[in-house]
Amino acid sequence: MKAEYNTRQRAVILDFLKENSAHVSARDILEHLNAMGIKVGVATIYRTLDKLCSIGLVKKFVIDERSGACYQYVRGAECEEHFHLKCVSCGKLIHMDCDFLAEMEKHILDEHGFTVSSGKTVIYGRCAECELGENFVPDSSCCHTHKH
Amino acid sequence: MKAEYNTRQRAVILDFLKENSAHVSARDILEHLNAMGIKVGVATIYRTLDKLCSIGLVKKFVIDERSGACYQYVRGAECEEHFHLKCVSCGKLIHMDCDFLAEMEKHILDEHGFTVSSGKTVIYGRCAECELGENFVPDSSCCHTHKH
DNA sequence: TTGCGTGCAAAGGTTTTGCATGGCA
DNA sequence: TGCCATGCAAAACCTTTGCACGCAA
Repeated sequence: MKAEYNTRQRAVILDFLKENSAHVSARDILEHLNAMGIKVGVATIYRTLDKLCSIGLVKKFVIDERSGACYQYVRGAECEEHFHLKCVSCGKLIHMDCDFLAEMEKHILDEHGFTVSSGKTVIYGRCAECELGENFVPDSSCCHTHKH
Repeated sequence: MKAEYNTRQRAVILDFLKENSAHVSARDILEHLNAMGIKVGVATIYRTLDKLCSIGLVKKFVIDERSGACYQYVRGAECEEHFHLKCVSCGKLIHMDCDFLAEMEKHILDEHGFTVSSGKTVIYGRCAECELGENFVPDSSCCHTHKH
């Protein structure tokens, strides 16, 4: 087990993630910190995010592969035990904490011989508000080309 | 509506996708065609895949953002309608083709107000073989379909 | 002939890596 | 004082784009 140091950069990055209930990209973090006059290298951001992910404080999402991964602060270890529903439109993260989960896992194990890792799994889709509202973002899995 | 030409490259790419029940990457296609002595540019592959996706013959997945997108030939839109089980140990990809899926989606919609994007969602965990033996052999090219 | 498709290379973006330096414990 | 973390820049990677040429209809 490697020792871990508490550094200024790490604290600053984690703070920013905590402040944001929505997901942020590595670039968002970089720009925010730069805007605050805090100098942090890109590599540090990625390396820190990697560590925060591996200890379970942060979750990584890939919503649109063109614009890179998104990261979001999560409550902690309890999030290892449920699925997460991620709205690809507004970014909202729903913690799917319910009994149905056990049923799902049982089915997948019994019928498909597959042991689900709940905390790792993210179910993508659209939340009620976005499904009804005008908040439309083309689903990248449909190969819509989106130019900037 | 733009006119569409039938070209050699397009036929070759589509053929390769049809031959493969598994997901293939743009790179897989390139290497396969090169190995067969067929010269096709990378740009053509991406442009062709884009078109095949938009007319619904091919589906695009982002399973691991590090290794890029995967493409798969689909009859109809079958891969829109099932989840994928991804073994984090050996990389095997299982297509979860069964009726339980509808039940899952219904529950998630009814109880959580969330519309699942099945084709985009990947459930992570460990397949039976890896769960029993500790054979850790990362190989993302190892895919197969599992029906019941 | 028309104009879509292709090949090539360059460019675009995100993420990783090598190496010397900085800083926590 | 050890070593981990950081910064910088270069590299790696996948993907897109510009442009001239090829080719289907």
